[in-house]
Amino acid sequence: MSSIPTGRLEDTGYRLTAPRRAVIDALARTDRPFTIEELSEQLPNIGRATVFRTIKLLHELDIVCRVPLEDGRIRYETSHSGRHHHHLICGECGSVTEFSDPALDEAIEQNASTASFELDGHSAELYGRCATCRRLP
Amino acid sequence: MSSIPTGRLEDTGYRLTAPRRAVIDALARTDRPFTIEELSEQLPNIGRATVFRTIKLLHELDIVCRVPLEDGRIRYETSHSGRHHHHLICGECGSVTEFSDPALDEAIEQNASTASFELDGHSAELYGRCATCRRLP
DNA sequence: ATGAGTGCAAAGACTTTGCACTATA
DNA sequence: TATAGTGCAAAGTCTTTGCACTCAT
Repeated sequence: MSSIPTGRLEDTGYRLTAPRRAVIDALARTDRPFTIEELSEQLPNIGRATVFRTIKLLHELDIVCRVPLEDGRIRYETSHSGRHHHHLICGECGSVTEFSDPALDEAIEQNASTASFELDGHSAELYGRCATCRRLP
Repeated sequence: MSSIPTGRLEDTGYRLTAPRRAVIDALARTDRPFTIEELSEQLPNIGRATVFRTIKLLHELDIVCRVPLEDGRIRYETSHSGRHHHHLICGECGSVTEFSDPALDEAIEQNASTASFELDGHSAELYGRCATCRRLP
């Protein structure tokens, strides 16, 4: 549960409207990557187009980031202020668990450096079966 | 440039038709993740639906795998026979370079293990600017 | 020959856009 | 109040499906 920097909207000259606040509140309640579909379901009073537009805006402001998961559906997630984290995605129950690991980040930076690649960001997704699903066959 | 195991199609009871062969040949010529769009452009004589159907089939047979890149467009890539590899994606020129690193895989496996997660696969994508683009500002 | 596979076009799903209306700054 | 933002519905994209025809086996 992270707080969303609503101030950043106003700072950049955008208006903090009721629909935008509603979207942001919904984001604050979610701690895993979501699809527009899922988000929109939680906001029945807000037009779908507005949800799309708001997420697009928040993405441009780096308040949310795109998370490319294996199923090909576009997902977003609130940015955790530069803190990289990765995902364990269960193919059985669909749960998405975050984790972060300095060793993993280190390995990634090492590879970028070796390739003379200037790293802006990275993503790592692990697919498989979560602990819970493995216990319930 | 990898050879595509066309035999796997026949072994599984699927027919090796001219369109499928054409798709497979096109894949063999590509060594980076591609969209259906890109693939279809190279195969003007083959119906778009067939390209979709063929890629879907090849995906099911694990001959191609889905590569989730940051722009949200679905991409595929020929599977390199279980060999995990990752991508350096240049946001400037769009180039996608593969690399593999046992240390990175090791770190990933370690995390899965810690979480009692049964790992089926993983992906790691690095975004930034490639060496070439950095030299040409 | 015979049923899997194909192409086309129509249908679906998902996302963006146009426009008149509303409400923030 | 002046203009960014909204909702709705229409228009785009991208992908899948239905169906009659074709072609590997």
